[in-house]
Amino acid sequence: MVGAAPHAGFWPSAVPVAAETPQAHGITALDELRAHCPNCPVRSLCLPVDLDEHAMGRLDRIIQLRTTVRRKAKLYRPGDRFNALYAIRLGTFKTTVLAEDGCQQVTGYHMAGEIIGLDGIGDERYTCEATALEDSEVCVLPWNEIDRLAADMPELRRNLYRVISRDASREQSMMLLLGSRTAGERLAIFLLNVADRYRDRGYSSCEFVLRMTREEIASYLGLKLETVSRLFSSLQENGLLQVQGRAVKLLDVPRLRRAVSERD
Amino acid sequence: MVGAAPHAGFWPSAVPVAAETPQAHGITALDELRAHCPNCPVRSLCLPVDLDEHAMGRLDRIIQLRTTVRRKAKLYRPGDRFNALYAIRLGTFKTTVLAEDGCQQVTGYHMAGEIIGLDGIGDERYTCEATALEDSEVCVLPWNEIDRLAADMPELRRNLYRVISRDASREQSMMLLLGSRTAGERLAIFLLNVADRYRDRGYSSCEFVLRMTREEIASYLGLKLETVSRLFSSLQENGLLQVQGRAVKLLDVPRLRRAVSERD
DNA sequence: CGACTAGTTGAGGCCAGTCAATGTTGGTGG
DNA sequence: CCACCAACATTGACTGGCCTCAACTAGTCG
Repeated sequence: MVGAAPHAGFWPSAVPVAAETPQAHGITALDELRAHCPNCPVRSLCLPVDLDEHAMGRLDRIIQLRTTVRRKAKLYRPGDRFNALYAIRLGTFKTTVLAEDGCQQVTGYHMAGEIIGLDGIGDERYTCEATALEDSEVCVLPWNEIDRLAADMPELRRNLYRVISRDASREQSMMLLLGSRTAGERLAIFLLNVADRYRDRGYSSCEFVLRMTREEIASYLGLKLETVSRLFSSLQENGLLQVQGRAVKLLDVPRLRRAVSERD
Repeated sequence: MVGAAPHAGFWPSAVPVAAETPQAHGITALDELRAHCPNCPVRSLCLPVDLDEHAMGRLDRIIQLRTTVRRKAKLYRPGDRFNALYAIRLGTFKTTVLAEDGCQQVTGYHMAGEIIGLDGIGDERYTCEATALEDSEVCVLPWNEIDRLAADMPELRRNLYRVISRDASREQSMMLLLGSRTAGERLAIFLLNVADRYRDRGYSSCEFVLRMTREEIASYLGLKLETVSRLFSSLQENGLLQVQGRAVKLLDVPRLRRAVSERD
């Protein structure tokens, strides 16, 4: 039941949305031979964290599908039936919602090792849209199997809770940001946050390439793109960082941190 | 094990924080005789929703404690060990976090039938502070028992997921609000939201008493209290509502809705 | 090449914040 | 009961940060 033709069960969900191409949202299915949890580079950031060998094996076995998602392709859209979480193996995603006035607002910036799709859990439908910002790879975690597995694996359950609530607390700090910070503080906090996440993944924490346009960053931070552009320029003038399009090099992290915390 | 002295297991958590009085944060324990899920007025909004008789009985049995929380008393504080969720039976709570600059920001306004304490799930510690805005009553849902029960009750699990993710999506729409709405729109949306929730609870949806001060409302909406005050006055001048301190009467809901949606 | 997308920079206006004075409400104690 | 006080709320005048509109540059792709 799990062994043969495993892709059929949960994958079609995405297909009906794709109007023109047979491949939903530009996603390409891969053979399942390669990547597995035990040797995954972002294992320590993902669902398997702290699971013992046996538990990780059980989890790994229900992940039948690892797929690539090309830049600009959508992993899921609002209204799509929820039947899987996605673990980002490689690459970057943004999540967006569209306000009733029709314009998309960016609600999240997600890097390798993070789980997305959590917004679908509540109503069995996704509420966000997840779009790859570069060519990426995700593991598909079929929800009903995850849920079944979680029923008799307390450790997995705990990890699930943690993932879900980490997501919630991220949104909460975002609320704080949007509610009480100036434009400059918002950008600084964003950059420091991204830097930290690169560090967690073993990359340089002060030199990286942002995968979002100025407009997307602005939307994420509740600003306008011109403001973000100006801020980058002014931070550069002040010697806090060096910026070349989307490539950013933080030159003075301590001063950036102070710029964030020392007011009031 | 569950029958005798059931309060001892999870309750002390709140006590150590109370510096002076033996009663933590001003909370008074009640006898457990009265209220039970099956006859709870907010059952249909709470965890038991859609559970059959047997399931509700099992859930009800682990709720050993219903307590009153007096106005201004805190149900939990950031850093308190997480070991229970709280279902609001009666009354209103706000949740706040304190930004590193020391000032509290209101992150939630919670009414009867809602579950609070979810922010503690992830790290086994609460991250918010929950304060009663009027004398209130809550049911204490000991987390490890809830979790154990959820393990073999798929329906309860689904309800839990729903509650958690409803919380997350509330925060997400809050992000949207803070990121892209004018002050007037924010207040209108807030009022309409509160009105809807009163309706859900069987109360008048256009005449109610807000339990927050202008300052708390402002903090919640990412504004300043003077702005909120001015907005109330101007909405009143325009005949959209009538306001007397915290008592609000919505006079023209359709126009309020239009004020929110018709821009852009 | 032209068309398009992404980014930068400038000038001006407005919304909401800031500072400050005054009014209102509710609780407490004489 | 009233006087008093503190907390809450309202209103005004002013300011400044961010948005708006607009022009211009740089890079990419057909």
